Amino acid sequence: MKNSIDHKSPVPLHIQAETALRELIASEEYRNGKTLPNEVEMAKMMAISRTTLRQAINKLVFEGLLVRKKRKGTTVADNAVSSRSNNWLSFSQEMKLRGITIKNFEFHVTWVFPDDALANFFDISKDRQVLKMERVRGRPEEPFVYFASYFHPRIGLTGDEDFKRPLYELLEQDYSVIATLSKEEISAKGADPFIAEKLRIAADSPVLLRKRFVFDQGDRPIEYNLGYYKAGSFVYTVESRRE
Amino acid sequence: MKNSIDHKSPVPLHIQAETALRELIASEEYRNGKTLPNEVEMAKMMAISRTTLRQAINKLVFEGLLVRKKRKGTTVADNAVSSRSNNWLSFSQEMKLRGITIKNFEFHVTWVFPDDALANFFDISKDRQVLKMERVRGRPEEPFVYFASYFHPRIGLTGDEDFKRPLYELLEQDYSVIATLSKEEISAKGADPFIAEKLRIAADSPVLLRKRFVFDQGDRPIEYNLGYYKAGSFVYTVESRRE
DNA sequence: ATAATCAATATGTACAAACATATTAATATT
DNA sequence: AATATTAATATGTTTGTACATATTGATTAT
Repeated sequence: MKNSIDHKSPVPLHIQAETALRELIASEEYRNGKTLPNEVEMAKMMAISRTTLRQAINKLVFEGLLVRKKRKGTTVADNAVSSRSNNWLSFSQEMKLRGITIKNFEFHVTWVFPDDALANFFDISKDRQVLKMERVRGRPEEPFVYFASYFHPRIGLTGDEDFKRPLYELLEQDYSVIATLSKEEISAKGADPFIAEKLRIAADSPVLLRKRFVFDQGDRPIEYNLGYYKAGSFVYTVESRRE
Repeated sequence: MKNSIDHKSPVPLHIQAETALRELIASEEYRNGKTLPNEVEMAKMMAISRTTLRQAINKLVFEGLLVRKKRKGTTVADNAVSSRSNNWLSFSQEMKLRGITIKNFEFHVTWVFPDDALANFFDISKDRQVLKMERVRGRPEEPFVYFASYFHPRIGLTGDEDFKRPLYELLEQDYSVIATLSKEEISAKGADPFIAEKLRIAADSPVLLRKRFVFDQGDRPIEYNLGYYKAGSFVYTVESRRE
């Protein structure tokens, strides 16, 4: 990385520093526990003040990507992929943040009739078809999550949309649907044969099941999402404070 | 709030400022959209530098509690009291709510040396002993959760306390320790032989692992809690709202 | 009256300079 | 050899200062 900072650029130095750090984080060596250069040195390398550098580091520490230790230095957090409850990062963003490149394969879109639970959640009759989207993500030889999403017919999705775009961007820009509320249920269970096959694991292996009920501004249901994560590949983090 | 900052206190000024701001945020007027005093003024009021004040504000902005606007000023975010619905119910309360009656059996208290992770979290050296409390809950013939709790030596627990009382009540009333912040990590994994035996299930059966890091008002670590739930016996629910 | 200009005001960015503190590692002391 | 002291080194805290930038509101020119 050395001197990736451009003092003439209109983008703020601490933002540039942040970006540079994100690249470092993505790199193999630093993700394996190697402590990054100390602040004074780094600041010198980047030719910015320590205060400015610290501004960048702080942000990443807050995001949980970096960990500081008194005399030891700063290192990349070793957590697996985690999700912060409060921020609304999309899946792809979350991953990019950590420098993990993942592919979307086994992408599949169909129309299906809802079961009781889904019809109930969407508040529609069981003969109304809904769009179902299935995805397997990870590296093809080592997938780590299987998603099944169902979208409320009210939205008007046809199934021909460009699903390579971030989902919530698509909904917001093309359909004026803004996801604002999400209720999640997280539990553990054994993989049934179907899921086991999708994730390339043995049946009954432990998986984390994450159900998401997504609502728009008017608290109307818009999406029902099931995510089956291979054990160990996903840690759900929640922070709560009482007054 | 005016001058709630004590320059002689050992607690850092920006932390004190943060606390003061949290109080402001909690107050009725500011939650109704009133913009708080501008930075220069506030800094003067608190008798700290603007930089230090900004450190505090930044944290709260990161947390999504405050919103800054260029010429307008800083205001409390609409969703401010957001993470409230997050359960600060104690375990027993939670269960009573669900109409489940459970027993506490295999209750066990010991002193142990912390491993790296624990020593690190508690910020103590590895030769400091900590109090460990183990519990199995459920019906004896069908347990559904195994807990292991570790308490920070700073609290002063002796191990002879009446642990039949609700834990947080005991800490609050007898030790003036008030749990305010909790960070949880939820993941799925296969039960190792020890856990499998405790829960009366086969090894490698799926369990939900819930790690809780509990902090007091000053963000000091007070408890580390591991809960292994038999698959299907526990569903973790989270609600989050944006904007 | 409307549009363009300018000033005021808030946050945003950036630096340099100290001193504090915790922890490890080296050294000296018992 | 075990313990206490000290030094080195990293992050942590805090201030003072300066200029940049975006936006609102008032002023001025069309």
